[in-house]
Amino acid sequence: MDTRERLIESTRELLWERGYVGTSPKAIQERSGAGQGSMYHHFHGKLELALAAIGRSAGELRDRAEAEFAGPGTAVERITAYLRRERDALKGCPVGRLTQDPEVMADPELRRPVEETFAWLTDRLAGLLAEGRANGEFAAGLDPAATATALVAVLQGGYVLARAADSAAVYARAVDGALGLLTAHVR
Amino acid sequence: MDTRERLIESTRELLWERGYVGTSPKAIQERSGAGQGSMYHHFHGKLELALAAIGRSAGELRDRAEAEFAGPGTAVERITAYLRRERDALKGCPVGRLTQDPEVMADPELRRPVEETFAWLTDRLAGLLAEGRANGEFAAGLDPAATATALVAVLQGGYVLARAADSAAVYARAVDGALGLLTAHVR
DNA sequence: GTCTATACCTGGATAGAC
DNA sequence: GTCTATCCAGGTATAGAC
Repeated sequence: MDTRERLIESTRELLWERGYVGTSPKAIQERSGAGQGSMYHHFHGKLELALAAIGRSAGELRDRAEAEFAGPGTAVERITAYLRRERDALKGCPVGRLTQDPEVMADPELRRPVEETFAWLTDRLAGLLAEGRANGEFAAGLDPAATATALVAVLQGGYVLARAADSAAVYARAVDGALGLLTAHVR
Repeated sequence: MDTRERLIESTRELLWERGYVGTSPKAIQERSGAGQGSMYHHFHGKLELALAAIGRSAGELRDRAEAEFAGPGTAVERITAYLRRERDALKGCPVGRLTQDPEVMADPELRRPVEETFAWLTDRLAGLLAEGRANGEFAAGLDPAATATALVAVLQGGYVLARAADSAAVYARAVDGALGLLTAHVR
């Protein structure tokens, strides 16, 4: 891994663990093993580094979700697979986390990938729910857009609760609860 | 409001908006109108101030929730009232927000109120769900603990999505989706 | 490309005068 | 109780040598 790459990866990790306000250029240098001059040679500063790191996290979230959504099985099966996918619940979501960062939210460039990622994810899930409803997998009364939003919220909130309780099991319980409610809609 | 009180309130607001790592003593002084010496006269430092502020936010969350839970109506009605209660979705949850703060999570004293608040809230909701199930309001297959965790997660995740989209409507949509699923369990 | 030196500001606090 | 002075570390960069 070259220096530029290590800088981006280190920034990604630090943004995940500490957010933008909690991450200093010095910490990035230490974690990546790059020197001061080296870091500022490759990037103009903390903001540009964060832009690269956030873009990468957003892309990865999307790719991993799409891998489940595009897999085999019925709509219910693919949604369940996505919700139950292994996750490091205590680390939280590298993208959702950024919504709590005042400086990320205040900067349109940093904010955009966060906004787009959740818009895409919710829409994609809503499409699957609509597909399942059309197939007769779900009851006709199911609202795809609202349900998709609730499901994504369960994941994001599950991370919050898992961290609050310091227990990955709480995340799993939130998912169980959501799937329990959802499958009441399965015909 | 006396100086001590203004200091706590200002800290509460800043922790809500910017988290612990994003809040400086200077910012607290500016917002409260208290001077340096005055702040350090009333509190030993940022940590003690945060402790007072977090305790207050946690207590308030609990009191406001209990007001809905202890109100009139069936279990379903009280749960619905709680979920639909007016909230400033874009500001997020003053307690849940702290789970994203590395320094809050690293300090047992700062962490405890966060942990206890969500444990209490989830338990309280699970009790209502169990009560409703016993009354025949919900289907016998409903799992109170998992469902309660999912409902709290929808709220916490709803804040995340609302901030990501910069739209309070997204929060409302998540709640709608959750209630839509829940009421499929209503007999 | 990477290093070291330098700069200026803020974070977080203590000391002592009033 | 509140004010001002002072302190040292760290945040965030720029400049220029190698």
